Amino acid sequence: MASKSHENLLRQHRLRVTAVRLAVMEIIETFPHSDTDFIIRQVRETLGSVSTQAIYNVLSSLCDANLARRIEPAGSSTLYELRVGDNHHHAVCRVCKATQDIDCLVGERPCLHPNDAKGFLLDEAEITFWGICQKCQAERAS
Amino acid sequence: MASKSHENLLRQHRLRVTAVRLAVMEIIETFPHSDTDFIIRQVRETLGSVSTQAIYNVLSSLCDANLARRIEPAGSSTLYELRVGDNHHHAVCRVCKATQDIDCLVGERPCLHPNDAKGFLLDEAEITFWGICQKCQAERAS
DNA sequence: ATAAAAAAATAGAATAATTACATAAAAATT
DNA sequence: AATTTTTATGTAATTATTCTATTTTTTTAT
Repeated sequence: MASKSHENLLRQHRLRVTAVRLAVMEIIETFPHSDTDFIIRQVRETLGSVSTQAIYNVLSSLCDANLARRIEPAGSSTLYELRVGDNHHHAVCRVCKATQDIDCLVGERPCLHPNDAKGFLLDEAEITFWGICQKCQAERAS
Repeated sequence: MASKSHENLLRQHRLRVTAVRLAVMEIIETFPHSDTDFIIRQVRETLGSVSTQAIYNVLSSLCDANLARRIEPAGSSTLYELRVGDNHHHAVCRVCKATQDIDCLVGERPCLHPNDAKGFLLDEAEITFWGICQKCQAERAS
């Protein structure tokens, strides 16, 4: 049962196990790349009335504990996913903003090294692939 | 004189030549990766009172005309640069958010191809390198 | 150079996403 | 079961951005 492992994950990271946290984790796992607005609506569908602030707090603490990951593609609001600890990337549709995981060819970070890093000590190469998703290609064709 | 070539660029793109546009271009050229707030303050220092809306409009029309480029690294507000038409990337400091251009090893887009594009028709691989800039490394060392 | 047309700037309000903070409630610890 | 600590609530504030009607400026045509 997912909520059991979520509970364990929370305890392992010294985070208290609360209904809002479990609900948020469940939602992000089921709908990866959800935005805050969607998460809020889903949590309320599950638990009834929950404050906006509580959900923002949960999202922050999950990200701080590295249990969730925040992605912010240009032009979208913040998205969240539970897949952490591997180095993967994303493809975003220019038309409908649909977001897909793209596996990293290298795996570990930083998976890319520039010629000249301009003095930066780099730890990550975040890649956003931009294009048109399958569905929007099809719609465009017809 | 830079403003002369900016004027030409505007005309070539059928955009009217206005004081606000020239000022914004000048600022973005001088201070690449400026955010909106900085641009607004600088424009006003040059021209006196200018409406916020006018500056937002200029930034949009410059980007629409492909005379400027918008970048939105996670956690920063929107940044603007005049360097367009080449495929380059950025490094962002995790501490101070300083942003640097990073030349693309390939040059043309999309400079990277994933193993499995998940059905996307890709046209760009946007890369944000994350790390610590030289200045912040030095400060951390002491 | 001037008038007409078209585009841009102003002013003021509205919206969206997120954060702040004081108090109440719930979870973990003793 | 009582205490401590953390989380949730409710309300307000903030930040970045967009909307819209009106005025001004730029360009085009005379």
